[in-house]
Amino acid sequence: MEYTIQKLASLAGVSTRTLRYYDEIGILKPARINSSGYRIYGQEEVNTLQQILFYRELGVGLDSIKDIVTAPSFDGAKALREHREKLLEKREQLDLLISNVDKTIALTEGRITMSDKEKFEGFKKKMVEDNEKKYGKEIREKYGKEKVEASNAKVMNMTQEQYEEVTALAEQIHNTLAEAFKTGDPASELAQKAADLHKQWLTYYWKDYSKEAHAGLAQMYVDDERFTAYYDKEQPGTAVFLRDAIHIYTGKKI
Amino acid sequence: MEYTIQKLASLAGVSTRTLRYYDEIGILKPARINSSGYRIYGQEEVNTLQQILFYRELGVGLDSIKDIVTAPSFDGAKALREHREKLLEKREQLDLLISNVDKTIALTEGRITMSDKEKFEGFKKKMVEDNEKKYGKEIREKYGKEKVEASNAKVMNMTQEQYEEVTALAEQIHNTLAEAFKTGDPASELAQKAADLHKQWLTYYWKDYSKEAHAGLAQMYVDDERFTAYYDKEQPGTAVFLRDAIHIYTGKKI
DNA sequence: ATTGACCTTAACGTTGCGTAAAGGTGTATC
DNA sequence: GATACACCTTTACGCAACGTTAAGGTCAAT
Repeated sequence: MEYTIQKLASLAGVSTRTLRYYDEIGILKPARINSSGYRIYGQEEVNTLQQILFYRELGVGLDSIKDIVTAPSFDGAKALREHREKLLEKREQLDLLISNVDKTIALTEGRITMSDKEKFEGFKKKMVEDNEKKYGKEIREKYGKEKVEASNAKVMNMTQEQYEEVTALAEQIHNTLAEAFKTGDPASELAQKAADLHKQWLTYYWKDYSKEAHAGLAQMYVDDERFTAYYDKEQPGTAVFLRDAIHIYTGKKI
Repeated sequence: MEYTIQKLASLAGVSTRTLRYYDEIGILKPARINSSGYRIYGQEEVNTLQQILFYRELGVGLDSIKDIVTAPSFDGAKALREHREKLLEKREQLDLLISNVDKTIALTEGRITMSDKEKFEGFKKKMVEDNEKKYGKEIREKYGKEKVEASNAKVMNMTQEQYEEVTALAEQIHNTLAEAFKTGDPASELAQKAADLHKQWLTYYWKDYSKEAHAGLAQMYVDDERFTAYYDKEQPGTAVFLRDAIHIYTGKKI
């Protein structure tokens, strides 16, 4: 089956301009040019176009797509993994932004005040990247990324019941921690209960529990901005508070 | 507090070019220009910039933002709550995109390591269409999307060899189970062999094996009619039989 | 008086096309 | 054979939201 430019365009749901552009940038050349100079596309081009549109749908840039579709032995997976990393970063950005919006809402309601610096935390991608460069690697080396990855694997090993238990536990921790935070004392009964719940919660993710690892994780909550953002979402300072409570609970310091 | 252009830029995490551009298009004028022609920004501009960046993050065009920030009567808190909703939506979309990319990585890696292209096509079709379109959404809701994603992540790491092993194993389970079912005794040697094979098969999908989780999954086969339908396809009662065999095998009951 | 870190405007480059403009081709119909 | 009309072609400017030189003025310190 051969297609003129418009046939292919309507088949694929793109404009003829797009196809000419793809020709221009060398991403999709027609199979041949007929005697009148018309672009004629064949089956192979249809397949390639499908590939292109697929990657485009994923948000991959056309020059990256070019590498994928032109180089026969190109590691598409690698490109996708890189793309994935970008998406994950973007999502972290979003999470920070959301917490910033929450704060700002609180601000307009007069509950808290924000410094100029804090106002922009959600946008400070650079800071996040710097922080990642500065601490990220170190943290991963220190506490081991195996643990992080193993915990992911453990999650899928859970039954539905276990899954429900663990989510219930997470909520319980959240509530207890919020209450404990009001006391301001990480050695308080409530805070220690939160630490204990946190230990129980951990056992759902870790195969073996040790006080050192628990204390280490607590420190990570403070060192790693992403964790901090999560715990501090509703009450800034919660991450530090939780760390202190856990350090008291475990009797270990990092 | 007064800021020069670079001070404000680094505070907000944008470039000076951006601030000049915003000045140029009339979206953010400096509070004043000093005697040397320098742009000087004040507190009000900090707040306005924050607003601008919020909306920008949402993908709103700058000309629309202009209307928003220059409009005299403007319910800030209400707008922020709407912001928040949109941000959450955006994160949902991002999550979807990420999981799509994950899947595509799985498929791409499969294509590289798998010699048989057709098998790959079948695999792709099964994974993407069956798993996602049929079960994806519902299962995600029921058992938690983390688990589904973790499972996808594991599948995407399989090599061709592993894929062949796991498909061979699946067939072996199927045959053994069919044979065992005829005995009618889930404690029989054959049934226990099927359970053992099922355990081995599971290790291809789960990083850690536990008897509890195995037993839990077996129960899930009975509880979830989609799994039941799959196992009972040729012999009604097979799902229950398999569950019983696994419960005997693991010595656990759910 | 000379760095060097600031600031200024001006203007072209980028991505992935949309949108003319100006013209050639193919086929049907009058 | 003229005309109409739907195709096709290349060329080229426009868009958003800045990035990136380039060419030059300003400020504080040495």
